[in-house]
Amino acid sequence: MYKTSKETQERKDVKRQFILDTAAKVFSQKGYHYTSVKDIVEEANISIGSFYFYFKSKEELFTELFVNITKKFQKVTDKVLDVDHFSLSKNFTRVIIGNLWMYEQHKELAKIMLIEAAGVNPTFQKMRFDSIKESSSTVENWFKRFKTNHAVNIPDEKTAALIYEGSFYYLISDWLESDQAIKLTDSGYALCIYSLQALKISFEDSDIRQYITEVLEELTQSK
Amino acid sequence: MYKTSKETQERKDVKRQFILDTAAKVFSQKGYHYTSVKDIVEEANISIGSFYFYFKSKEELFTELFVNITKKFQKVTDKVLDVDHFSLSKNFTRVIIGNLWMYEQHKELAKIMLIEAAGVNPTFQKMRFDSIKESSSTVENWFKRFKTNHAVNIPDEKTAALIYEGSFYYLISDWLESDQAIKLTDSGYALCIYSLQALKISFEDSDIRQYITEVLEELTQSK
Amino acid sequence: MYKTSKETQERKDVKRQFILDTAAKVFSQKGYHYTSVKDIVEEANISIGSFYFYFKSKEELFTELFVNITKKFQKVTDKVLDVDHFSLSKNFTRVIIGNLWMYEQHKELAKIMLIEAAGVNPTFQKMRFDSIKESSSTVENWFKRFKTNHAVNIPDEKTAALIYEGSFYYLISDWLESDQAIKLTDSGYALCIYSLQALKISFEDSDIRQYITEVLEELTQSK
Amino acid sequence: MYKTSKETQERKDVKRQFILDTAAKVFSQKGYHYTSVKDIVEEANISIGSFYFYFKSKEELFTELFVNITKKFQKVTDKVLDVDHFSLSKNFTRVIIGNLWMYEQHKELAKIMLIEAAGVNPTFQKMRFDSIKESSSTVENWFKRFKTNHAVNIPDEKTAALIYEGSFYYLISDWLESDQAIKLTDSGYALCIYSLQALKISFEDSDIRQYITEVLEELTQSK
DNA sequence: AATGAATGAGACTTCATTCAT
DNA sequence: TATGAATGAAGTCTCATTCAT
Repeated sequence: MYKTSKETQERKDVKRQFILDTAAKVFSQKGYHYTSVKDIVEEANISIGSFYFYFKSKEELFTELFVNITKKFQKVTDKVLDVDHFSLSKNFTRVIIGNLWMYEQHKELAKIMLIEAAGVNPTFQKMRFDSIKESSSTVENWFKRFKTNHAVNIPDEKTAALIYEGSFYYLISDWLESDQAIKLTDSGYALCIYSLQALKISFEDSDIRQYITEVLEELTQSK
Repeated sequence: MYKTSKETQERKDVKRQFILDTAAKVFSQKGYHYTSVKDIVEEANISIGSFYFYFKSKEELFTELFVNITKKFQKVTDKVLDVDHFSLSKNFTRVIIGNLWMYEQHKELAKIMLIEAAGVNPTFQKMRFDSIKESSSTVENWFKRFKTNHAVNIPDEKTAALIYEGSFYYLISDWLESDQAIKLTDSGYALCIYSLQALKISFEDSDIRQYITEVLEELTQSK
Repeated sequence: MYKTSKETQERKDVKRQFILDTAAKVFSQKGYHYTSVKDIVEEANISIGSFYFYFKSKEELFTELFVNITKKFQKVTDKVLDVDHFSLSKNFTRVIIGNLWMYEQHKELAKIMLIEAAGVNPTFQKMRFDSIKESSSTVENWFKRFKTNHAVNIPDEKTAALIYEGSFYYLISDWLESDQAIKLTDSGYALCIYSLQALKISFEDSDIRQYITEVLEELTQSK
Repeated sequence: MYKTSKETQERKDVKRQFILDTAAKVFSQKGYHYTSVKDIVEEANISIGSFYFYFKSKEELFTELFVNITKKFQKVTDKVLDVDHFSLSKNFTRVIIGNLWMYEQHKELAKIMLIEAAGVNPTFQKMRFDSIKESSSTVENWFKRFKTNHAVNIPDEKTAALIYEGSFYYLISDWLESDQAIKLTDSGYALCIYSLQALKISFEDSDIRQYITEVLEELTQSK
């Protein structure tokens, strides 16, 4: 049982993760269809055989990458929500900034999630869209809860949720495209204002700025 | 001789356009990477040789398709803007509805423009994004003009323009994905409200509804 | 329709057949699993692309080869049977010699049919065996017909048919293995005697020799 | 120290044999080319490393398997030959039934010997055929001895031997292919009759049946 | 003796593009 | 102009074998 030891398993896990990370990098640079398995293994300095020892296929690896990213983003939303001292504007701000911060931390993965996943293949387009719908439906429920207690102005929650989700899309795309190291979170304030006003949630400018500072600090420390 | 060559040229143009249309259909069904040139020529009932007589390559054809679509969408915006009787809420509504109506008219092209173009290749991603930036910069200038005259609340016009553009994205994606013949323009009202509120443009609900009815009528007749 | 002409189609047929023949040669030399598509195209001096233009896959080509051979052998049996002047010993002799002659004419195909087809894959083993069973059942019916009219001694026709079919197998295998240009039909006389005696069909040696001479002459001329 | 090493050696032998047996099972189920070394080691619950400790290569293992089987079959022929009370029909019957019984006892090995070995590769085909020739030459000598003393009708002993050997082939192949637990030895009587008549060896039906019963009893007990 | 991660040659196949007719 | 046979680079993946532990 030499090779079944815990140590060996750990080394395997590390290598597997390393391949995933390398693949993410290459995918985000060249695009899924223009990235060959050869490209990945050369970047990772491993053999083709090793690649297929750890992953069943190129598509399976990509799927795993995508699922991982999606999960990571869901976790951040859960984490930043301040359910104890509930305030609409505060929570909105925290979630928006939380999301932008995540994109900033995982630029490569973000590119895969937002851009690449769209063009992989029809099966994948569905998968991608299911994940969007899921997070959208969370937002939808959120909106519905608001409506009962506050003066939020939303004719149709489902539509509003999709609009809200979409409003991130080009902002992040723009940031992904630009090579300069702009801070995505800098756009956060504008996105918060836009969204809060759209939903007619009352807020004080200074509070929003305060919330942003707070949550960014929390996130940076927790890293 | 002149006439003959002109007729010949016309016949060529028609065939060329037919190939473009057929390709659009196939691309939107199977995705760029899963559409082979053979697929296109079979659907169009022409030979591979013909294809390459009219187009230099598969990618060139796709580029042309993309440029055409983009132009078409820009035209509609220009067309619906009512510059004579300027009203912020009216023009906003007209442009939003005009855009949604266009997507509805060209579902296939929309899929190519929004989904496929993203995954083709990095070069193409840039191209796609340039087009987004262009229309975004139009919106940006619009916002700037508003600001000087109205009580619009926008901290940063460029960012706001991107947010505004993005807010269409998932709404349309959702519609593209769903097979049911939902009317995309039905979501138009919600999108108008969301955007107008986000920008703190004052409006009357009944007016918006009126504007929508008007512009849809105009567009349907102009078809 | 330049290329859809009859002439072009003919050239295609010839090329297709040429690939089949070349493949048969290579398969019979190196065995199915040790023959790569590359081996075949190199021997045939064509490109890989051409191979796949004419055949869907290596396996499909092999199947076609196998089906062709099987058909050819069935035809010879039908051809040599003398139904007008029916004589048990004569027909037996004619069929046996006809078969041996066929193997002699198609040494490569014979190797594929008898040896290679066995090891290709389970699906193929079934296919191969179905063909054996079919020709065996023809023999079986033959035996049953004999029994009603003659003093043939067969306890079980199905078993006897299989035994009869098998009795060719190593004789031909031996001939396939030996590089010397031995005449397979030389063993024909012995095989006839063996089979006729086994079935207790009465015959005169000199007649058998005469039948053999006759049928070989016929076959050689019909070539 | 002596005893320990002897015990160790024994343990090694047992494991080696176990791998051989497992491999035989897998080969006969999936065919040589569709059986990977991984398949074998998984079925045997050993590591790939172990496999290569005991065998130099997949082909070498198969060769050993084949040689073993061949030897086993030869032994049975020697065993059942009743040289003391020599009778042509008796010995023929005993050998035929002995062989069929062996196939019945070792269905897996039989499949390898008769079917798989043919398709492995050309080198192997030669090997396989050498073994056939060897047993065929034994029969050939047998026939020659008969001829001097009996009224056996054989024009050419070598050919006759091959025919005789072949006559088993499809009978056994048929049995291998059919999943039903038919008794192969049931066909034995028919094969005896066919062969004896073919060689014009005189016999009594009742004697043959008696010989069959006898030898089967012997073999069953000796198991 | 045993383990199984690692290797990489090579297999099959696809498909954008060319070019002779 | 039109045709489609021909090309071959490149892609994905398998698997027998090795070797450090």
